[in-house]
Amino acid sequence: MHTRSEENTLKAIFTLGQRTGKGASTTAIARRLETKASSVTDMVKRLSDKGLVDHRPYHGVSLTDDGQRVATQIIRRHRLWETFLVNHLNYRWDEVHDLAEQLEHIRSDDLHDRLERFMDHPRFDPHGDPIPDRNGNMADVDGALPLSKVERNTLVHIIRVKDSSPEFLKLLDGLGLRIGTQLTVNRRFDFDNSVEVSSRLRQGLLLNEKVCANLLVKAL
Amino acid sequence: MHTRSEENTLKAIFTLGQRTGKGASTTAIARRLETKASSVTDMVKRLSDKGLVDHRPYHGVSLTDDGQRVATQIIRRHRLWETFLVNHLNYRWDEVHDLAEQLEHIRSDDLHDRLERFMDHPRFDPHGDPIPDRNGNMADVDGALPLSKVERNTLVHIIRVKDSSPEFLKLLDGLGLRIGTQLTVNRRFDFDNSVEVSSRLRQGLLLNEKVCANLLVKAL
DNA sequence: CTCTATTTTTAGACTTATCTAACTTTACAC
DNA sequence: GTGTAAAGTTAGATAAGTCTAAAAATAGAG
Repeated sequence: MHTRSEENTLKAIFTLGQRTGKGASTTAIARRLETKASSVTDMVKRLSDKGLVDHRPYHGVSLTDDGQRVATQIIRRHRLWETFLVNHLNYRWDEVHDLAEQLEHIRSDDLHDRLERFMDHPRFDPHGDPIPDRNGNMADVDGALPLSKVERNTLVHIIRVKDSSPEFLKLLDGLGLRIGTQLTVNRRFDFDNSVEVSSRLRQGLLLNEKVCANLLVKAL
Repeated sequence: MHTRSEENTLKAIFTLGQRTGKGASTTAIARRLETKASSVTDMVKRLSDKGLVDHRPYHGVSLTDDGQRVATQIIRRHRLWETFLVNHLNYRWDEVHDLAEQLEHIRSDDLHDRLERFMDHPRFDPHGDPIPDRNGNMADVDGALPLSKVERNTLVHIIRVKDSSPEFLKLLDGLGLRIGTQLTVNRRFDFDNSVEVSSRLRQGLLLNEKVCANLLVKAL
């Protein structure tokens, strides 16, 4: 079994690896875990001794197959709990992260399998992130692209948010945007890469580059 | 906020206090927490510094009002989770203790209030133990008495088990006894204080003293 | 009232997880 | 190519929580 800190570090390495496609840097992990680089070095050493990560000193950390398995399991648990909190306890999608961060460390595979079953095997969490099954496999979302890449007059719907911070999610709530919302790109402004979209609820909504980059959509 | 160890110690002191009516001894706490007396002494010192317990060295520990509040809150959480696990995730009543023991430490009052609401404010957990509400108040069970005190030919039903160990619960399952089961005492044997009862399912069931003492029943 | 077994506490050690401060390595600007 | 800023590691300290072993206090038997 692994400690909470070990699990959190593995998860951070996994997420950073997904984003960059290669090993995670010590400082990047430290920033994500809100801790110090020296603490990360220590932690990485422990994980390396356990065979969960490969560490090339000064050059980054990556997960071994074992580490990948553990990280995926924690992500599975996190997303299952987020789904439970939103769908059954009526939390908003911007409120669930910290609670799921606690619940994901409950030591029991069986509990999480039952939770999944109770919810009838959801494939995506409230942010549109795919939920790995008990073997670590998850639905891959082909045809997904950031709103910033969508051409004019294409009808799309929002399937996932890349940033799950409360700040971003509250912004989206304020704009009436959520998973499933249908959008058409009216105009694209090369000046600042902002985009004007229309949804059923609102016409002529101006979205800046950062917002567009974090909204994953799919053609309808 | 309190650590997991602190919360567990408070809970142990609470339960022992309920049973004996006075302060808990160091060894009793240690036995319950499966730890050493010296560790308990350390822990008690920390709790005393926080104002959660009164400690008269060599003479036992009792909870302050603050300590009582915290202990009751943890028990509330424990019983809510046990109820959830049995009623919604289809666990058996002998399987849920250890999981609830983990879940009860999730830091959020709101989560537990919502869980309670989701389950429509259950008043008793799967073992018949009353669930404290958010203010620490719980249903008191008047008219409850151990089966060992019931007179001949009285119709009663099981409302609570005093021992929630998997061993005892599995024994009850084997005898077809559970919360709600209706029983009549046919005969009482002074020799060993055993009792012969009948339920709908089974006639002439012989229950020993220890079993009877741990079955709380109520007249119908 | 005193002796001794039991209970409780104290002292000192170890582990995990964290930090700061100092040192080392890397990378790139020139 | 080399020097320096940034990134990374090491060393040493601290706190929580646990343990074992030894010392101290209590209570019950006689």
